[in-house]
Amino acid sequence: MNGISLDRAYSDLFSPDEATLVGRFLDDPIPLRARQRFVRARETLTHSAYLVDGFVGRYRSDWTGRRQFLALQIPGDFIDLPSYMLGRLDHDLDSFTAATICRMPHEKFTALRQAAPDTYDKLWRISLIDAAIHRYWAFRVGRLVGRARIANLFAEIFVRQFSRGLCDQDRFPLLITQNDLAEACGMTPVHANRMLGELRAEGICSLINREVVLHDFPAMVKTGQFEWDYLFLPPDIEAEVQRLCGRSTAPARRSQAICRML
Amino acid sequence: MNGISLDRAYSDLFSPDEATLVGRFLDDPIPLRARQRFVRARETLTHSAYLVDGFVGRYRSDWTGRRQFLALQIPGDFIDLPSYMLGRLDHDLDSFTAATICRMPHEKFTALRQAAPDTYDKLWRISLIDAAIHRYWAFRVGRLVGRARIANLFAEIFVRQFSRGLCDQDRFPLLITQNDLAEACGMTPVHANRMLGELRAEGICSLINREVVLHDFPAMVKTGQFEWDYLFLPPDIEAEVQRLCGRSTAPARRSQAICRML
DNA sequence: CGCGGAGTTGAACGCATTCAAGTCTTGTGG
DNA sequence: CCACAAGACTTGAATGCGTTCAACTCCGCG
Repeated sequence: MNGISLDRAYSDLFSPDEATLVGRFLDDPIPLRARQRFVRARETLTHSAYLVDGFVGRYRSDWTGRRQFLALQIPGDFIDLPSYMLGRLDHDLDSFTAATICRMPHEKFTALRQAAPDTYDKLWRISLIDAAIHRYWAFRVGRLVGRARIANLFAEIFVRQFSRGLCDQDRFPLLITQNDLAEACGMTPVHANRMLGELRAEGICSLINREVVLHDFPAMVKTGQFEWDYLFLPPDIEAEVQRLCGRSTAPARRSQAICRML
Repeated sequence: MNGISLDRAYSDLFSPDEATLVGRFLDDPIPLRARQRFVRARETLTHSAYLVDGFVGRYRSDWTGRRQFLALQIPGDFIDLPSYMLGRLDHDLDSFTAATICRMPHEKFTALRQAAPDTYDKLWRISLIDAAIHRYWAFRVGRLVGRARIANLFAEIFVRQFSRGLCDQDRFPLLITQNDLAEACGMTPVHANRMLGELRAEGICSLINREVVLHDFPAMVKTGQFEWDYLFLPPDIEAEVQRLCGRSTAPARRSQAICRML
């Protein structure tokens, strides 16, 4: 769609040769309609998937049917690695918008392990970062108040997209509704709407036409108490994000060398 | 301490030979004092760790210093796999009680990969289940109300210990304070105390002397809207838990075959 | 005996929910 | 082009769950 390819999305992790190698194991792209449930919890799975384009969400529902949105996947994410080892997922995967995925049959993982164990291991690394994002999600909904949850989530989604070159530094696409946002932040749609109003009134950001415009990113980072160490960014992106945060009062930290191949 | 060893804790995953092999890569046991921070966020790490005995918690703090408790590790957990791939953690690890860990130098992972790639891969599997537990943690604090959060967390901690043979079916050790419990559930200690009172009054459970006595486990499962598919239990334990849930109204599900070696 | 940590209880406050009634957008078909 | 419907967004007012602050009890321990 927009030129996203494996080597671009994971240029910080995979060398061009590795990206080509992994790409060879992916099946042809499959288009998804908007609002399509394409992986159901507990269903036996034989393929994992790589998200080429569009936004996808992970969900778990309570017994009254109300959903908690557990993770947001953006283009370039491997969205189904757990099924390789576990054979099924414990949650549903829905597309928000029209999207494109490439599936990877589980047998091909074995082939990849054979051909390039180090490259194969990087898939483990990817799932460990996913786990860190999940933990941070629990921190966000467990510890922060309404306005901070939204600011914090926005900051994460911005940084993740920015680090892949999916957006400029002053705005980013957020292809979900306020209702989805509320389910992500563990609050009601009404309250999410009010908190968005506050963020707008405070001159921090505005959500217009499925896009968040960042009027004051440092203020967003501060309001959301956002830190990004859990994203394990490559050092150059880390420095870039640090620069964008400007006058934020985040605790000082040392950047940690990360395996970067390009 | 109480005879927990690698082969017992992971008997559903590792064969005796595999358990012996992994055990050979572990260093000698290290004792931890109660309330000791033994891994600090962002610190460079050269070892992972295996929890032999005691309870350990993962934490992340907001900028005012209030903590969110992100995960509870019980004996038999590998508590530090992410550091092998990522070189550091994004959160703190604290012991609750006196505890015992065995460290495993990162170099030995490479040796294990060399010696037994399939066994090595099971460590990836373990971290994927950890990730599922993290996602469910977000569901719990994001979607459930106070009393349900506590009942749900209790149910998880019970099932995880029960599946390792760490407790009987009518009670389980919970070596944390009400303050810790509140930090786990994203609520104040005062409120956690009141919710515990309600659970006791309803005849569901009581927390006495660092032990939860289960008066009515099916009612706990129902109140907490607990499901256990995300724990990826071996089929025999799965059936056992299903039996204990008795008259719970959990949605019906098919059990899924899981790699079991013993 | 006194100390400190853990647990318990009461009362006032406030953030977030709930329910309801609107407005604004967007896509569709006449 | 307009009419209409459906979904998304917005706003108000009442309610309630959970917080906050405070005081007090209980228990183990030196």
